[in-house]
Amino acid sequence: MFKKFKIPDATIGRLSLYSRYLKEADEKGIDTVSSQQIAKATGVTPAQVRKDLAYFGEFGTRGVGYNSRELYNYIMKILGLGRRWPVAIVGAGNLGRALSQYKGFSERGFDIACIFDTDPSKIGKKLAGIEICHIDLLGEKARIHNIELGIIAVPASAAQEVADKLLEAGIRGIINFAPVNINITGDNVMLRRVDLAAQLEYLTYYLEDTR
Amino acid sequence: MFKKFKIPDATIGRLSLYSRYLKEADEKGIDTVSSQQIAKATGVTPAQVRKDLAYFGEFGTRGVGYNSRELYNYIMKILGLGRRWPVAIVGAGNLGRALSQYKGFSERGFDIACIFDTDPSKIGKKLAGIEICHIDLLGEKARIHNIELGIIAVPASAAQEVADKLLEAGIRGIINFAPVNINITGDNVMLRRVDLAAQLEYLTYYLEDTR
DNA sequence: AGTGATAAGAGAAAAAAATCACAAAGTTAT
DNA sequence: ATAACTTTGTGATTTTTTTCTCTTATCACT
Repeated sequence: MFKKFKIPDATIGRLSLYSRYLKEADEKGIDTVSSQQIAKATGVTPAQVRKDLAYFGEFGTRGVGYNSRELYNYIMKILGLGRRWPVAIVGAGNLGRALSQYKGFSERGFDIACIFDTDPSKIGKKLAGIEICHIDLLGEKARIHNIELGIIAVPASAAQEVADKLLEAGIRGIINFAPVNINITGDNVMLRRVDLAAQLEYLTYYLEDTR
Repeated sequence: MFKKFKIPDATIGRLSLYSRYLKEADEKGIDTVSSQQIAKATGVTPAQVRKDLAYFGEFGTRGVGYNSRELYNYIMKILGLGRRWPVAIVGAGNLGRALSQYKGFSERGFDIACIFDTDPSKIGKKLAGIEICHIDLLGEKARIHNIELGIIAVPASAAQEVADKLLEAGIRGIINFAPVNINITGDNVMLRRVDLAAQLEYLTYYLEDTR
């Protein structure tokens, strides 16, 4: 269908934002939107919106714009959100627990199926209906729940080890919240690092000597 | 000193990662590292490491490499981490509470000074020693604690309003965790959006039809 | 001192991404 | 029907970022 050629990483992120605006527009009863409107709402340029969409096809009508609901559906399909995805979280610390309860995931089609940890005092407990299991059960649970996505929310020192276990369990997409680089051997596995502290550091870099 | 010309955004993120490796190396007693070693540990190319550093000066010795501790200190200074930064979190929901307790911030010099919310049932309570205050106290608390950084951890529908209040309180750097674009008027304020669900969507985009 | 090995720094080249500018296609009003 | 207007889609251009290549500096060994 698509995805034959290389798409800028940033495009994917913007599509996500466009889709949220489109959903809102559709719910408000606005059934046609222009690239200009999308651009304004999402903080990019109209040309950028059109270019992003052009990677995947022609969704608009010249002189008119885009149908909100239709374009929303297209984008969701492009992003692979035509279905729900079960997710495993490894690490039942503050971050892991918060992520497991974060409403924003569910809204976008992600269901936290299970949380894993090694701490005996945590195992067996439930968090908003989600079971905390021992990491040794990862493979089994992944199979049962058909989990293909994993979130690493453990300290940096344990991140690589956890990643290896996720791969072993057949997980194909990993978000790493530990502030460390992870090496994955083997193709067709996607890895993304999200460094929360580094986000603040972008700010301090610019703020440092602005005053 | 530096920051006279435009630096790639990605460079800042990589510097953060380099610095973590350098700290580790220094603590292990490795006092000289090469761009090659940094590159291997952080998953980039050696040329990239050197180019990133070259934006800010000459920190290495040809034929030798870089002094771990020295380079670490330089990078921390560049990132504005030569001191600690008090941070305000707005939103005492799951995400806000988790972020307020997240160890990773403190390790990098960020102190959560106060959490703000509007829900009367939350106000007055403490979370790991951090007070939850009414949003109306934002200006006052920001002044007292010298807060220049703010984190938005409220639903998308409230994000813009919160951002306006942060600006009014004199906050100069904002991380927005709500999945919506925020408009800020006025210069010399930095804004970054971090969309957690979108991170998973990068994965599903690629995974969608890989199998 | 001389030689070989190592590694930073920097200019040039290449690649990637964003922006521009305009033709094509549609709508509305006359 | 035609004209004026709107808005998409796209090739060309520009800008930004990464990679390559080569020069220069330092160290270790003889």
